[in-house]
Amino acid sequence: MPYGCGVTKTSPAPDQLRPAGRATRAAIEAAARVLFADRGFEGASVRAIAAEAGVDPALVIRHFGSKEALFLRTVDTSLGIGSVIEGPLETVGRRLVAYFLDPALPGLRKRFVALAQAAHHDQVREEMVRHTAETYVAPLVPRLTGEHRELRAALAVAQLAGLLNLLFVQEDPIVSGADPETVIAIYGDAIQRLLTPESAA
Amino acid sequence: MPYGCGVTKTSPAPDQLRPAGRATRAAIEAAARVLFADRGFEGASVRAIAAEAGVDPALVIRHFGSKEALFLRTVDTSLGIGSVIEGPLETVGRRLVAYFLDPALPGLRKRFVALAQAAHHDQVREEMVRHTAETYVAPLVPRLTGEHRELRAALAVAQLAGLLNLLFVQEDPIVSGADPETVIAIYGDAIQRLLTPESAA
DNA sequence: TGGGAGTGTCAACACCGTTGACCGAAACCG
DNA sequence: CGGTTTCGGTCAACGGTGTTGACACTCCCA
Repeated sequence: MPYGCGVTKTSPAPDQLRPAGRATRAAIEAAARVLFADRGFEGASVRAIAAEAGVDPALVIRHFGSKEALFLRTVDTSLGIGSVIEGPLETVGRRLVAYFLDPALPGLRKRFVALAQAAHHDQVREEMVRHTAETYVAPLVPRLTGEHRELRAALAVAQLAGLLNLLFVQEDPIVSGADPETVIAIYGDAIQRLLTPESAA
Repeated sequence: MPYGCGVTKTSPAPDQLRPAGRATRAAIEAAARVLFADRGFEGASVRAIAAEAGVDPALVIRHFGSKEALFLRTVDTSLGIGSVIEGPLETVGRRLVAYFLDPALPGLRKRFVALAQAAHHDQVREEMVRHTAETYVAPLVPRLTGEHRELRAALAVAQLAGLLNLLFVQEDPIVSGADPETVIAIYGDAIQRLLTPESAA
């Protein structure tokens, strides 16, 4: 086992810090937010984050315990879907797809890629499934009707993730080059049928 | 730029090798196949592969140019879906889902995870989209009817990838714990509707 | 007046992928 | 047959990674 298996001693809780500590913590978090989003999890090294924050690399680990923990505290695991999901249920499929096809969200692609990359680390993966269950699946379930509501909601989210993977990780030319309205209609309706099968034609 | 950006000098084509070279190449490939499948792309180090093959780590790079190239030559990017896709089109959705839910394929999960991990490296990613387009999408397209045939086939594959990600990478407890027949019915039919929308109820 | 706790610095560890220098043996060729 | 090129392999090293231990300094509190 290479790293991080022992109990590493982290800084105390942020609410009992001295001003100096709080400032450098904030600087490190800010630098990490920028570099993780820009270069992905593997591409942003602890040393680069420390340099960006004007700080010794060891301090990064001292304060946050590990690179993985820093990533978890830093990166916004939510992708801003919350407001989309809360909208009218009958059109949520198309609206979800349209949201991610909107080219006016340039940072979104990089954020998703960073998350997908980091998903291969245990702590990050666990946080992601927790977050997905809590903020995507859970609010959907009580609004559904019929059988297997939780399973259908989870599968709908998985289907959406499949599109994001194709778009952002694979950068598939077929879908990227296709007419956005067509993709929204076809794939959005497919997601919609998982959520509200009775409303399908 | 860290590695592999220059033109690295690789061994000559395998068909004009001396017997010794051919043997060690085979040993390295065999060791790589085992370790990549077992530990994933990042988890299997060049040094570990070399040790498993009883060979100097430098030889691995000498023969294959880079770890990424070794991965490409080694790992079977196909997941065995070919025969499933070639079956009757009217039931391909459920059969695809059923294929990946079959617990009798223990190596499949690890192979997929290794591929997903390595997908963040450029050469591997390009080979994957090429392979996907060639062996999954292409044979499907001519059998479809209606509009946007290529796009629908690509989206169906993306939807399937979404399930694999949920199952194998995220290891989501909801889907893993659900009744396989239910998942096959719900998600399989959803994929089927992308491919043959006119045959839906 | 201590003493601990928070904060920061530095060098080092063990690992990673990769490369350059060098050597022996085999193959080709005049 | 001798010479030269190529191939196969070994070794040490480079620059990079995340992380840790030893140490010094400063602040606050008993």
